[in-house]
Amino acid sequence: MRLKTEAKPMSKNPGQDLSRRERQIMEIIYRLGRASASDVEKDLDDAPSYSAVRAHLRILEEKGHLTHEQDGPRYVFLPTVSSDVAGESALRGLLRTFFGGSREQMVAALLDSAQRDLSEDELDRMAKLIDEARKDGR
Amino acid sequence: MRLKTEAKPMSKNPGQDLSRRERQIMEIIYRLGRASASDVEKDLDDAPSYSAVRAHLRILEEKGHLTHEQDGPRYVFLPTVSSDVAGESALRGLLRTFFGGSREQMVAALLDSAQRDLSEDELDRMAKLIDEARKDGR
DNA sequence: CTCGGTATGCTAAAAAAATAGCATGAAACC
DNA sequence: GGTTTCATGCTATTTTTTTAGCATACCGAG
Repeated sequence: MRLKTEAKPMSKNPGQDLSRRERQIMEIIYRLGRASASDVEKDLDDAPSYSAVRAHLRILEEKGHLTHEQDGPRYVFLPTVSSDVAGESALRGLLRTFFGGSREQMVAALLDSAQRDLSEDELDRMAKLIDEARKDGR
Repeated sequence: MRLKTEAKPMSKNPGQDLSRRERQIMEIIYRLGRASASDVEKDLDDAPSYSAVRAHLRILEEKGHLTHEQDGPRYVFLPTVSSDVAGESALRGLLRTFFGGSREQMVAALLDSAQRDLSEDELDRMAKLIDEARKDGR
């Protein structure tokens, strides 16, 4: 019996110890929130065989990145680390790699890449967020 | 003669076609801006042999992600895609994967993860950025 | 000049990742 | 009840990645 999902302890920087496909699959699952093997397969542009996808899911679970629930006849996989936490962590990575640690520069890039599709409302809400951060700070 | 750096055309999503080590090395070079083989080796936590690092650099150049300049006796490698462009692209990726496309949510996470170390000034400047984006929009 | 350090070019091998195939079982369908 | 469908468990194989080793060239110190 080796179905016990013996999750190894995870590294501080999740995603660093993932192979190419594994990362690709984790992204899909984070984006979807939860997904079965066939969900993942459908979402993959260059999907290999169904078998291959399942193998990756199994390994990701062994590595402790995923867990699964039984949903009727099939498995539905979910991340073990919440989207929030993983997102923040990933954000910190980018911050360091591309923006020299400057959150300001990062926001600038974010706004810059948006331009066309940022509504007045959305900007308002962002401004409010920053304002609140300011209050919390002091 | 096969030293010609025959860069293949790159995919829209740079980083998607990189292996684990390759990604790791690209990150280092983006962070440093430019780096020699030994710079990269020093920066790697779990560095393999110097030879291995050089091999990766060569392959990354073949794939078109890096280029090199001769700096005295050694090669110095730089990304072919500017940090700005690559950063924006990576940001868009995270946006999609973890924040459901909501830039607002992303800024929230960014501020949240900052809390302790965000200065008043930095917040001011961010607010100004948003304000300017607002003006550009209309 | 010769030696030690550091670089590159090239080649080969070990390790990990990625893929595919087949047997089996349960539910849905006709 | 038979059969089609879709799922899993397990195993085998191919391909890619990752690593290391050695010969050679250059440069500056002793």
